[in-house]
Amino acid sequence: MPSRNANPIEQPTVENIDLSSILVALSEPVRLGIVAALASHDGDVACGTFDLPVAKSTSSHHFKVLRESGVMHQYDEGTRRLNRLRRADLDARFPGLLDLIIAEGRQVVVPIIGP
Amino acid sequence: MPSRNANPIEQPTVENIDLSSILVALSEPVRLGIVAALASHDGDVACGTFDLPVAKSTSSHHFKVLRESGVMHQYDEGTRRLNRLRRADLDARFPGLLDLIIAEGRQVVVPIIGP
DNA sequence: CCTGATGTTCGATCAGCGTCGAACACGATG
DNA sequence: CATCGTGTTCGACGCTGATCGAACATCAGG
Repeated sequence: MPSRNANPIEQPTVENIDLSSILVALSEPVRLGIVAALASHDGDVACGTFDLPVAKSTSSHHFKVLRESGVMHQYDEGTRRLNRLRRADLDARFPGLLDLIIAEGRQVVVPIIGP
Repeated sequence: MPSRNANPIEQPTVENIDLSSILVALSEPVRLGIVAALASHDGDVACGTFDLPVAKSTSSHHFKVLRESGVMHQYDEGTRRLNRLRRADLDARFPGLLDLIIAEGRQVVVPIIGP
């Protein structure tokens, strides 16, 4: 549940994104797959739309790590939580990194169900 | 001890370097520091020359991970084992990645003792 | 040949992280 | 108001990885 008032969605500002956190976040196969899938998809994608090989709670954990490391931005829309890659921010901070991830991360197939 | 005949120094060929292994290798603070220190130093550096905050055996483990992931090349010289960044290989495989690591990894201060 | 320097290897330990199910929270829908 | 769909949170569990000390291997030098 996108808890509105309860737990605010926290994410680092652009200048506060640090590489170590990014590396830790992306060194996990599931998370790398999420990023690659999200990158090769137009528009924002809800958490549940990813076909991940883990339980819901685990999935939620991974999204949290990705958000807090600054890889993606999350916002609530009704009952769903949408994800958006922080392309501009990442490119500004670490030029070329995202492209490498995307290019290589496609090997990890993470289907996205529906639109 | 650089065991010559016993345990051959194994490392991936250029085309066999994969990003996931690199990310895993560099997501560890000590290893990230080693790479940064090695990068900002001219010439090859022996393992013991790094002033690391861990035991010898742990250090040896980290160097092994770095070598097997394809980040660095190792070779024996007398009783010492020298390390060299695989700059060309990494740049060919993942353009820009190493530069990002170096630039950001300097925050992790890892002194190099002596020449 | 003995000694010191340099690393590796081998267990063992310990903390952290990925994992899960169950319970909960919130919005949408009827 | 009741129900369903979507995520989060909370303990608990297990496994992997970082860590260490001790023992060993190799080379260099006296």
